[in-house]
Amino acid sequence: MHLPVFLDDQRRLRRLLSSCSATRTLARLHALLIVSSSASHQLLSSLAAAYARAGDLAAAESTLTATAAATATATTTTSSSSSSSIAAWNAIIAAHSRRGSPAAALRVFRALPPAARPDSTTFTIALSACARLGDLRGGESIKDRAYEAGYKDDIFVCSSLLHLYAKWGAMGDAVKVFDRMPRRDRVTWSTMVAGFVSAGDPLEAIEMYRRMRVDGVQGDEVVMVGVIQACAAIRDARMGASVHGHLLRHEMRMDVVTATSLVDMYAKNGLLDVARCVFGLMMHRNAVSWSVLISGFAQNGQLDEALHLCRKMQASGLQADSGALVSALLACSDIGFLKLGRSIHGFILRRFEFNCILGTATIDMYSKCGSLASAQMLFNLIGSRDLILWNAMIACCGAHGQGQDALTLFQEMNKTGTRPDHATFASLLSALSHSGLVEEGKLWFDRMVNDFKITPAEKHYVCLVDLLARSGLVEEANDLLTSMKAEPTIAIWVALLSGCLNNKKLELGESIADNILELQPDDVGVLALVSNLYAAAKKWDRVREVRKLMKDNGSKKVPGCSSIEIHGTRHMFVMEDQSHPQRREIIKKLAKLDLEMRKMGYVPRTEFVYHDLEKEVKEQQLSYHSERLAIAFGLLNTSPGTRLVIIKNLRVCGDCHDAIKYISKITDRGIVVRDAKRFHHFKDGVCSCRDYW
DNA sequence: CTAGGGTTAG
Repeated sequence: MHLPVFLDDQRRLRRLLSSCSATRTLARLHALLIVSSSASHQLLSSLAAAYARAGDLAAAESTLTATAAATATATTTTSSSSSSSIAAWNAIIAAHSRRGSPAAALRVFRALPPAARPDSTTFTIALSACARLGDLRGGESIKDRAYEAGYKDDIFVCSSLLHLYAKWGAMGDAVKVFDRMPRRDRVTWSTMVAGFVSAGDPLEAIEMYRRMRVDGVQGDEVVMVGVIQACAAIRDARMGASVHGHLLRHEMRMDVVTATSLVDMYAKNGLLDVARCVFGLMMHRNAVSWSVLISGFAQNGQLDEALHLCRKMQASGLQADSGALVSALLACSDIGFLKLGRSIHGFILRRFEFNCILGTATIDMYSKCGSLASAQMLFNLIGSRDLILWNAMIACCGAHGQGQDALTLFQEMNKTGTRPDHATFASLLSALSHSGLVEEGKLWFDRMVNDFKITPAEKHYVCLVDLLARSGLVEEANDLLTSMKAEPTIAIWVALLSGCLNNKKLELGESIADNILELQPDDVGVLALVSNLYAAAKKWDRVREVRKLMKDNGSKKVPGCSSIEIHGTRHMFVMEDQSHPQRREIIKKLAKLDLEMRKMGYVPRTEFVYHDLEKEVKEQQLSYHSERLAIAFGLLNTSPGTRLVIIKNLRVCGDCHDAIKYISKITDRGIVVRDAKRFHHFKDGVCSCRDYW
């Protein structure tokens, strides 16, 4: 057999192998080596490494396994031959990990033949595979092996160990390792910075950065991304901007990730113009960059702009990814834009698998746009449900007044083995409260504390106090407050106070109102409630006092504003707006309804009109509240039986609450009103959320 | 052949 001359030249051959990236060529060389019996251990290892680089991991592995078997039978094993084979194994393990299958990487690692002694690289890759998988226990045993093998001070091994701990919430362990490291480079420091950020401790992250500088280590853009995130988290735009300046002065790489984190930081601080500007200067943008900007606008209430950016993102040729879609859905839910939300749902169905995040966002959108049925349908279609998805669906039932359904869901969830958390109970208790299921509410509050060992937080107390106070058990609610370990907060007092107002317990109410004022609330809604209670108790001087507070607080009066979506278009109604084209018809419709309502026993609750006016004028003012205009408009422009969904910027006043119940009964329509704080669902004259203010 | 970085859901 005629063989190429170079088969004898080991050095040339190895160079050839390392430059070859085509699997077919490698296979030919492999065959030649075997046929010519010139396959040395070293050559086969280089060949395996070349297979791994070329992406044929199976070939790489079988080559090495065969080599290892041959070595085991050989009489002599030199240390140099095993060290060259570990390099090939490392190439295989690293390729698995890079390729996105860390589990396969670990499988190969665990099955390493005894002749291949893992080195620093092997342990480093294996630990980072554990970090990807979240396998803390596996990482622990790899760490032990690495330490035994003498890599206790190896900066690569320690950094990947730090990352494993930091990523999975074991910051305590990370700090321990970090403290005893003899040498730390910027990767080590950046791991700690990022770790504290994701552990929700941005101040400690910034402190780490400071210590790094004191240590004389120069940061790079990766470290700075962590610091920028920390600035975003503590809402410190000034510090964020100075980091931005630092990046520019030191000519650090402004890559997509760095720029995106800056956009996010500015957006989270409400500096949307700056965010948009940084975004505009980016050389490359990807789906995440767009998502960050979009959700920035959405979260700052600039919903139209958020939706506009979604369209621009599409137009720029970028596939909207799940992050962008979540932001868009969020914008839809905030303004109750059901039609657009539905079309995004359709888009997801065509292009995506429903994962938990998308599913939760879509369900939440349907919930906030008033479509319980769509939310339920989608929920039933999603196979794998995580905690947050369950929580969203339970909250959705509660918001729509289906307390019993929420409870059923909760029990179903328990059967699947998903453990409820504090948010689950908050949703459940609020659902029970809004449906007036008092006994169940008390029962599950107890079980939360005793069986599930969840320490009740403020929101849980708010729900329970709300539940009791709504159903007239104001004294029992009051007793609950005295049994609390911590001092009741404003929110808790408010729940109790609104119960007092509804149940005409004015004496207790007055003392609670006094308590609230001592805590110096600056929320207009809270002050309005306090003032309403004083008004009900006819304490006019205190009413004036609170009104003055409201003015002094700079809480300028925002006009009430409601919107309703009809045939896919949103229509806005402002209280004092005279310009609507159908204004006359709307007023006529309201007058007609008013007559019928009064026949059924409706009495205008003029105590909700702030100004000192004649009774008739007050009554008229009430009937011009924006939500009523929107409802009348909806009645005029939809066919009988269609549900009306109204979104309002402020709270629905108690009088409108009453009125809507009657209107729902008279017209036999389901009416959903969502205001700044909560959801009200009216059907058959029953309202799921009986707040009277 | 090796370690660190961005968003989004209740």
